[in-house]
Amino acid sequence: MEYTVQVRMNEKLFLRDPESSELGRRIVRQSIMLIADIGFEEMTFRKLADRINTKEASIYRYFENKHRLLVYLIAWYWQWLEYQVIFHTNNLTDPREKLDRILKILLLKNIPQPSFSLGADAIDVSALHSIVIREASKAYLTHHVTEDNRQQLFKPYKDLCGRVAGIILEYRPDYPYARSRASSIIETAHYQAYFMQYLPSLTDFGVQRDVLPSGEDRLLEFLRHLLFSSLNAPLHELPPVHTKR
Amino acid sequence: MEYTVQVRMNEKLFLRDPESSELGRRIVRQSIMLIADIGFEEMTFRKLADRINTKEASIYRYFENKHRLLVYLIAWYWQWLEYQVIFHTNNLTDPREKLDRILKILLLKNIPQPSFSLGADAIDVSALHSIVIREASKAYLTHHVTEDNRQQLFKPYKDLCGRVAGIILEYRPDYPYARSRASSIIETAHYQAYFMQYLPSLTDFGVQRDVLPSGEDRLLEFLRHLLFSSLNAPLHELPPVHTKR
DNA sequence: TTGCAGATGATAGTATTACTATCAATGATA
DNA sequence: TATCATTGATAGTAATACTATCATCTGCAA
Repeated sequence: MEYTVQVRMNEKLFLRDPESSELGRRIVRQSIMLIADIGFEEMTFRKLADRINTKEASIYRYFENKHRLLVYLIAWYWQWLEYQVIFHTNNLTDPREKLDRILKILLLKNIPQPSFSLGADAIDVSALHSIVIREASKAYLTHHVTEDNRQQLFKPYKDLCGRVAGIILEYRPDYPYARSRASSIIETAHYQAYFMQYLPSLTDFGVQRDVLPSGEDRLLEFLRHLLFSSLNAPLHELPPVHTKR
Repeated sequence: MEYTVQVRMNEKLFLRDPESSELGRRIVRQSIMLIADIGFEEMTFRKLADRINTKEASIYRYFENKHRLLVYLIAWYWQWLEYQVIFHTNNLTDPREKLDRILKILLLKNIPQPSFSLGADAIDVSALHSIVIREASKAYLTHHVTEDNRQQLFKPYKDLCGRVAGIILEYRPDYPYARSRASSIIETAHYQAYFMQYLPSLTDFGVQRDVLPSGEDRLLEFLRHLLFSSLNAPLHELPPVHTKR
């Protein structure tokens, strides 16, 4: 039962395809470890080069700059995640179950990880997940969003949101906010996980070990509650307090 | 009817209180304009100094570094926002109306702006609001969150969330996710506004002018829908699909 | 075997940034 | 008038984010 998830990336994301060479793969794998370790701002191509016994200039042959590398990693994650969504919802008919699975996938729960068994050459999805939580917003919160967007750099994220929005519409065909609902639940999953860990007073789930249910489980329940309460709500049941017109 | 909102800031946020001098106030006011203009990453103390006819070194006498200045601005905004919440919900008894007001305040809608009338020396809250949308997460998504948090730098945000959570509990005393609900709705308000403007396909509200209701109004309706559907939902009506135990 | 191409190594260099240090000028205060 | 705090003015440093150049190595095709 050997298979690999083939992720074909947008060519605008790199100068030379890092998956096409040993060095390129090391750059990607090790940058994930390094960023997960010290954070994106503190990561430099020099440190990365030292870590993988190459030179700064060689890394620049693969990635135009630091930011593009980040965007590449994030894009890879979204494509991987969309694949997981497809894979784990394919056999389901009930859109409600599909949505429930998606929430679990978003928290990286209960996913049999093919990549995890591929040995030293595998991408550490779990480390990448923690990068996405901490750094993903830096990929689009820039002065040059519009230009980056024009180059389709955020397409994987949009595709994922689009797919989730589609399943939302399967569940509730007349739901008028499918896309916003999808992007909101994804973002919420991530920064609530961040808050849980670093600013726990902004959440209702601590990070204490040995408490059941764990923070992660409570976060999952919260996300379920948010998502399904909105999708089940009668629309326009709740008029604005003052209807100015 | 002359009054000023006195905002007393945490002393850890600055080296010398910028509100205590003319230069300090110019640094704060003009940094807002500059960051709103070119973005936080592109802003440098040199550019800021040139703009206000002072020297880089003088700015460093007020703020330890660029990041602290950002944290200061964001903190100021949250304190200002909490004040607005207090002010505009004080006279209300119905917690539902209070929450509705809060959503409007979050989008900076329908707030009679005292600061706007204070002339050249006033903080441009509207510009600051756009900075908060684009840059606020950079204030806490750092390698040194924990240390910054220990210095209470994020207290204004926590206080605001705490206050909103309190009102949520007025509305629904048994709601188990008040704090997460509060932080989620605030974050959602902001990045949905961002997506609406820069990555509109992630939302259901365009930015086209001359369409009624406008994107902003639809965003407000979306937030209302999200918030009240979750607060009105019967809890545990929605058990997980598989209840593993 | 030669020769050539593509990838990498090795070294150097540049502009900018983020910050620090120093001292002189200024202006208010005691 | 002395002094004290603030700012101006200038200089400098270490690190960063790149770019340029050329040598070396490794297949591989003729």
